[in-house]
Amino acid sequence: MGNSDIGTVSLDEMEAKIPVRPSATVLKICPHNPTVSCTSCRLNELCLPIALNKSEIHQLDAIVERNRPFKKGDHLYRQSDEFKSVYAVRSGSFKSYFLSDSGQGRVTGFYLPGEIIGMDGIASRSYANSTSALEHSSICEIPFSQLEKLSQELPSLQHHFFSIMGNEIAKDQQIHTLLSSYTAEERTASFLLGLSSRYARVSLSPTRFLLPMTRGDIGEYLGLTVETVSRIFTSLQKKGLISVKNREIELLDIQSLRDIISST
Amino acid sequence: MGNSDIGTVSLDEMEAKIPVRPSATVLKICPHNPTVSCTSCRLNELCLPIALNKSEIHQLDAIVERNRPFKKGDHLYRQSDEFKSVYAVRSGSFKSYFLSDSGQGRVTGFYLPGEIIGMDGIASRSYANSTSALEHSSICEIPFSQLEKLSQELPSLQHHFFSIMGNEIAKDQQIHTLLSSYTAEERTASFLLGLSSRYARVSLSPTRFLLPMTRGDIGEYLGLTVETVSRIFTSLQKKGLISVKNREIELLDIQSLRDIISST
DNA sequence: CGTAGTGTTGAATTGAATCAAGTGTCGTGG
DNA sequence: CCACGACACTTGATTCAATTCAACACTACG
Repeated sequence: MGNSDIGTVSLDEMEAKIPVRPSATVLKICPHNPTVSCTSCRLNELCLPIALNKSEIHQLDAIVERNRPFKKGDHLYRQSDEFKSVYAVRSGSFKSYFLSDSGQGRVTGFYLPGEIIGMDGIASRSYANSTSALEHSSICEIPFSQLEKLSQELPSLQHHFFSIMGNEIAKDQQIHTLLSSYTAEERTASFLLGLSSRYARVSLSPTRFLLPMTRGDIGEYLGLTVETVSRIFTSLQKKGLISVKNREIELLDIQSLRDIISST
Repeated sequence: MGNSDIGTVSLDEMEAKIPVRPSATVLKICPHNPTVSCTSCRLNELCLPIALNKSEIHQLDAIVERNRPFKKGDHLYRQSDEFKSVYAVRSGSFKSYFLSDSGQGRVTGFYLPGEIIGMDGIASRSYANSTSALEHSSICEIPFSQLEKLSQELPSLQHHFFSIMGNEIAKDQQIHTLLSSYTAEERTASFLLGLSSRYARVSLSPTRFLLPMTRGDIGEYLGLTVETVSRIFTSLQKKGLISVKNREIELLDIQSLRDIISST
């Protein structure tokens, strides 16, 4: 695996396995340590505190509950649990999935650090999905009734939360387009590019990263089978656009990946 | 066409073409007349004013702009226009669609009376889709900055708007599941049932209604071709589950339609 | 009345699913 | 530390649902 600056969002694992090179120190270490406040969290530029001033951040800080870390497979909540909170990913990653009556599951989303989970429960007061950790992860829990109350006092928090929800809506509509008209190869390329820019957002490499999810998870998310995802990975590798070794992905030719999509 | 209480959301057209029977008077007449205030609008139980008291509704009323009616094909806004307002459908119906660089369009949503359009622009400050009227329609425009300001003063308005956005998110995730795992027949059945309950919400018949959109629009929305949509309609009719005559749909066996979906 | 847009139906094609048979990887407990 | 078992992943052959291509009918509107 070498001493490269390969990206992973599970920072403790990263430190354990991969020597941190000087160039990687742009990432301030953010352990699962639950005592890190919003003020000192390295994600405060992406997460809820954005656009808040110091004293406002302290008010937000006061309502955030920093839970114990989640192990791989642990559930944040389950489908039809009573809605109580939204969650900000601090480290690691999560997947949301919907289980139909017949027991068949479909992944509806993946969540990386700085992203907000659970907004699907706001309207019906119960979660529409189950959400579980894909790896060792940590979370900030934000009780929604308190977030509402605080938004009443802090206009910029209200504005920002409207914005976060609007972003989720825009993102979901993009996926609608993707699922309704893209081929398997286009979906996969789009997925990899999407991950790439989300990793970049948290100062990890946009060209080399570890997939926290299985091929099966990706398939469920993109509306494809495991076999198809595997085949597309192999074929993109043969074309020299990516390099795949198990969960380790390297994007070798981002422009060509983009071209795959815009050929639609 | 007869004197039945067949549903259509275009009330002026309905009055023009179809004699209103006594049983249809549950629908208060809501013409495109732009002077109707939120207080007297028949949709105020579904739309933004829900959960507001009299004086609060008047405050909301003051910021709503009631535009002239839209003709079929008229655009509410176009992709990448500057985001300024969200819109509540008063009568008629709209479709949103995303145009890719290569000119291919995909329908991302249909909007019926009482539903809110334009929330995809909140985060990026520009609309991600174009939205046009499917028939003669009217709209209430709500300038977003004023909605934010008012939400700051009226906790129940803030709460309700969070709820509307959360609902949109939950709905979009359902469509994600639908597109990623349902067959053409399941998608179509689900679409018809969805329309049915949305018509019921505005006190129109849940079993007989006119489709405001073309087969092509439905196909783009469901990720199918026109031909497939047409074939599924024909086959559902042959099975006796629905009756189709041009844009006129009657759901004959709702339970069997539900069974199609839950067989997944 | 003509024409553009909308819808239907059939036949051929194809992209991805399914079925099947493997190999590779990881975590656990002996 | 190694062996075991459970998952995760890959690759090939076959099938099938939906698309594509094509021809035509209907409708609605200026």
